[in-house]
Amino acid sequence: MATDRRKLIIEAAAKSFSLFGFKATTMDQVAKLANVGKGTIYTFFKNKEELFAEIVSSLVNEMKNEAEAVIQPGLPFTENVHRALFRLLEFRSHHQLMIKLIQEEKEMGTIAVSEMLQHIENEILTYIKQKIEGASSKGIIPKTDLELTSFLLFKMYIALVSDWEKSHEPLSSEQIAEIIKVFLLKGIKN
Amino acid sequence: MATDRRKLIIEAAAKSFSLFGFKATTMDQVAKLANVGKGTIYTFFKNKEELFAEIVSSLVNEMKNEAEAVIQPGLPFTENVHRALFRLLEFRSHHQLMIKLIQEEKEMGTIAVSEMLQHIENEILTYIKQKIEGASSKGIIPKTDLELTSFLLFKMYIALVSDWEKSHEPLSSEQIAEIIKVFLLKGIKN
DNA sequence: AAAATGACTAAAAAACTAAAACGGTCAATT
DNA sequence: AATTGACCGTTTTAGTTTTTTAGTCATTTT
Repeated sequence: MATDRRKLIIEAAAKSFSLFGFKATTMDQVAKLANVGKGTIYTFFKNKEELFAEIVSSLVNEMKNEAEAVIQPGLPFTENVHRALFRLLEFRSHHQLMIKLIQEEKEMGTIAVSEMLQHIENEILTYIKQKIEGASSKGIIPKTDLELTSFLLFKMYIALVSDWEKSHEPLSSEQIAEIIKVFLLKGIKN
Repeated sequence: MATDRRKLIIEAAAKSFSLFGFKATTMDQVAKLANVGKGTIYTFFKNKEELFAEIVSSLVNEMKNEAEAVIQPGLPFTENVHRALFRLLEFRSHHQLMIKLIQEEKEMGTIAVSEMLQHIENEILTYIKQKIEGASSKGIIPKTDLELTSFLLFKMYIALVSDWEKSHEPLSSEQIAEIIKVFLLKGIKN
């Protein structure tokens, strides 16, 4: 009971959004799940969308942490880029909330969800851009167009991790690393 | 009046599908547009879907012709791959019927339309695969996984031609050729 | 006789409506 | 000062009726 009510609400909302998506989650339900009066939610969050934004923000942080955790300073830059990107896309296709949101966008076209997915994509792109920029300034890769490079890398990974398996056997992390090495990084490196 | 009724029907259907999409096109409307009794349509086509399939089949042929027309035997293989792919994707984002079908899939999720778009994508992929296979057997590029190579090339072009311009200035054919040369073809060639 | 037709039908979609559920508020309660 | 849930205007849903549609086929036209 002494637990922070804000935390309770966030946990309840995260669970509900993951289970039922944005539209099918009601504020009454979140209140009941959090053992909190509905009005209390509105002392912490302006409205449903802002509560949703909070949950998605945590999700993005979680993704960034996962990506950071997999980077090892000793390894070559290209290997680390692969590890981080693969982890991000793996997260994207395994995490409950992500799966639900992607499904909700496809099946119901909920606008708030589309916007959030777009936001998440932008966050990932910015993250990649930063990583590449860091290496770029150390002279490891040439200053090609950063925006374009990260965009292409991201699209490539989406294609290899998510799109490919819609009509073929999934590719392992090692296979994808090899493919990227053969196709893409030859172009970036030196 | 002496004109072939089958041709009249196809022209009317093509116009109507392009203007209103699959669902919003009615057989009565096609009949009226073709100056033909509705029953006559059914002497040439089993049902609405088969009429749709006929129109899409023409579209695919048209696309292949456009791609072929742009290939010049004297040019290097990679240049021709670029010309063909760019033309195909350009067609995809400028042709009336294509635009309408992509819109209808996104906004209404019409199943018949999704299936047709998938079919068109497969046709393009097969076309690319054939082109690359031809060059591959002549020893110009190594026998990497054909399926994967054509898949990646296609995804790359979709990303550069269609996705990029959703949040940036569109890229010209020359820019895309340069990007593909720098990033991808260094990996394929030799 | 063969080809073309449009009135017809069963099935699907759209329009309508009443009832339920929803997000958000705020006077009452703790 | 913090929390609450009954309450309100609006939106969604579920159930029903009406309209539209794909496809057929007896009749008409060539």
